[in-house]
Formats: sequence, structure tokens, C-alpha cells
Amino acid sequence: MGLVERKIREKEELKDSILKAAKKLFLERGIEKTSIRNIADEIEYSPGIIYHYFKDKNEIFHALHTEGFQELRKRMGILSAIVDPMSRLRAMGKIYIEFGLDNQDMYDLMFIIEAPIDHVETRDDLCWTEGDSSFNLLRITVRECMQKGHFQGHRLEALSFMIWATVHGMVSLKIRKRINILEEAEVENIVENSYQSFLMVLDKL
Amino acid sequence: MGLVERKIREKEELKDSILKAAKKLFLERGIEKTSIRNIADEIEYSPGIIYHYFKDKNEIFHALHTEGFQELRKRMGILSAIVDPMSRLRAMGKIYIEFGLDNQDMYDLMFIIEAPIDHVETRDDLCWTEGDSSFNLLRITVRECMQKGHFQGHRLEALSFMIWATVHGMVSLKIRKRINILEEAEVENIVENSYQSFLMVLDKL
DNA sequence: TTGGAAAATTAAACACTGTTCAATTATATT
DNA sequence: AATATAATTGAACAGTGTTTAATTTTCCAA
Repeated sequence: MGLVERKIREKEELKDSILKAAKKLFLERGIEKTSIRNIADEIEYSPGIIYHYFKDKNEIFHALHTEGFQELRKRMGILSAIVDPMSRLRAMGKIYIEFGLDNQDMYDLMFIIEAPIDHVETRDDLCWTEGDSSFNLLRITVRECMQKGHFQGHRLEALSFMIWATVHGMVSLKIRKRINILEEAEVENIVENSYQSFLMVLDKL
Repeated sequence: MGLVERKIREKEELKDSILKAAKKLFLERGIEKTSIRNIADEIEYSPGIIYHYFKDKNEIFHALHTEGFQELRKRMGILSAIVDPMSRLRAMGKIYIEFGLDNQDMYDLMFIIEAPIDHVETRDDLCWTEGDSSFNLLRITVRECMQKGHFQGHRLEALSFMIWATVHGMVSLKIRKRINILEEAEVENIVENSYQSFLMVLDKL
């Protein structure tokens, strides 16, 4: 029955249009200032309809945060061409930071805002697979570095987390507006410059 | 006229009781779930009264975030007893992390939530002095380390920011619930353990 | 002690928010 | 064409931050 299939597809299309509208509004006016009613207005439906496609607002946040991870994964794609694990690790941090600065609202959703995690926690058939597979990419790279003799005396999990924390700290302090206190001349490129400091640190390990 | 002074004091007392109530509710049920009406209920006044003492909710957030910085400064107090700048830097990070983990909601307000910064930005007679003086403490210590020959080849501002970003990253990933993806056995003490990794890094610089 | 100005406080309203659900409309099948 | 099913709506609920006119309380001079 082609009809049934078409119906299913149309249903998916509406779900998609909700997400598209949500993302559009998020990027236009910010996440906090986008309401269910705004999204409904955008797709020219009544607010209630959204709850036939998403359990609640958290589920919308979660769906969008997943899109963010797809984009991040895409950017990480070129890493497979880098054979040397240390070079790969360096490039990984650079890509992560660039992604965060280029997509600040998406980064916020992925790594700062609680909503997507809250959604995962309310359903026991879900876990944070997006974060899990991203961190695993880092973990694998760090492990390779260690196998090549780097980072002696360090523990894999703790060191990997430290590296993540460093780049996340830089991006999130920027996104949440905590960098104006730096010397004026430094504010502009502080994240890039301090990542350079971090690379120097990695080299000495 | 002692009367006028008493009046002023009483006015200050009500302002204080608003802050006390706000802090109590923040710590009890979380920042997001505390409303102006909740605070008004707590002090047994009508909601409107709060706007005679604070311009808006952001100003309350800002006042409380300032209290957080007072506590942080207090904890940093013992640092003056540590003469060696490298040891002082190590202790500083430890205190920062411990403060963050012991006072997660306050830390959230101080370094993640935008409200206090938004409040500062709406008033051109204010700037983020709390963050400024805290970061300066770090900057001074790093400078001392450099003067003693450490961190060669690094730039003061970028390196200081990197250090801040590292500890902030650890604490904020924890507070915003991004650490469950780690190996189960590591989750519990990951912040402490990865700070150990960071200390090893500092030593090699 | 009283009258009136000044200050403190409130109640109600406004324009929002996320969410639910009975009622309505549209679609598909017999 | 009638009926069953699915899609969609509108209104309501309980909440939010904020403003403001009205009210109460406080204070001081006459």
C-alpha cells in the first residue's frame, strides 16, 4: 500500500518541519527566547500539534542537539586521513573549538544546556550516545598516542577528560560571556591563542 | 537623626531578607525552579515589593553571584601563606575545583548562567569586577611562575586563560551532567583524577 | 492629638510560558 | 454516502516576570 507509506512520510515531514522551524528560530533569536507557540506560528499550526510529534520541549532540544553532533562528526571526518595520533589529537581539538565558535547556540545545546540530558534521563531506553561516541573518538586517539609512548604516567580516562575539559572550558567561557575580563587586546583571539598554549603543553608530554 | 538611619537599616534588612530567601530556595529546589513569587512567599510579602529593592530578577542573580565570589575569595585566602608560586598555583586549582563541587549551584550562577553578566551589561556603571579580580589572582600567580623561569615560550594571558578553562571545563561538565559517558568506575572521582593529570602537565612545563 | 505629606506595600492586570484534553475537522475505508 | 479513524484545534490550567494604580502604613509639623 503506497498510501500508508505516503501518510507515514507526510507525518515525518511535519515532524521535520517542526525541527526545522525550531532550529531557525533558535539561530535567529536565541534558544531561550523561542517558545512552543513561536514554533507553531512558524509552521502555521496550532501549538497543540507539536505534542503529537514530541513528548515535550526537552525532546525537541534533544533532537536538535543530535543534529549538532551530526555536524560535529562531519567536521571530524577529515581526521581519519591523519595517521600520526599526536597530529590527529591536535587537529581534533582545533576542529572542536572551531565548531563551537562557529555554532555557539548548537554547542550550547550540546554541552551546556541541561534539556537534552534531562530528556535522555527520563527515558530508560536512551542514553547519551551522542556524547559517548564523540568522547570515544577522543579516547581512542589518546590511547593511540599512549601506545606510541606519549603521555607516560598518565591514566587514559583522566587524561582524555582533562583534554576535553580544556577545550570545552575555553569555548563555554566564551559562549557564556566570561571573557571580557581579559586584557582588551587579547579578548578577540583568546580561545585560539590559549589553544596554542595547550598545543605547546601537549608537545611536552 | 537616628530615626532616619534606623529606617535605612530596616530597608537594608528587607533587601537582605530577599537575598537570603532567594539563596535558600536556590539551594533547596534549584535556581531554575525558583520564581519571584516563591521568594515573595518565603519572606511573606507580595511579589511587587521585590521590585522596590531590585531592578529585576537578573539583579538578584547578580547579588547572589557576588556572595559566591566572597566565599571563593575566602577559600583562596590561605594561598597567601604559600610562597612558592608553582605550589600556590597548584593549590589554587584545587581550591577552585573543590569550591565548584561543594557549591554547584553557586558555581553555576558565577560561571555558567548568563543572568549576572546580563545585569552588568545593562548598566554602564558596572563591569564584572568579581570575575576580574578572581582572574587577576590567577594571572599574578602565573606571572610569578614565569618570573621564576617556568612556562617558557608561553604568553601570560593565553596561558592563564588556558589554566582557568581547564578547571572550569572539568567543573562545568560535571555540573551540567556530561560525565556519565565516562567508564563507570571513573565517573565518581573523574574531576579529582583529571586534575591530577593536569598537575602532572604543569610540572613538565 | 491630629492632618497631611511621604513612603511602603499590595492587588490586580498584562503578556507571556509549557502542557493537556475535549471538541472539531479532515481523511480513509467499507 | 455513512462510518470509523486520524489529524488538528481552541480553550483552559497553572505557572512566569513585570508594571502600576490603589491602598495602607509611617512620619512629622502644627
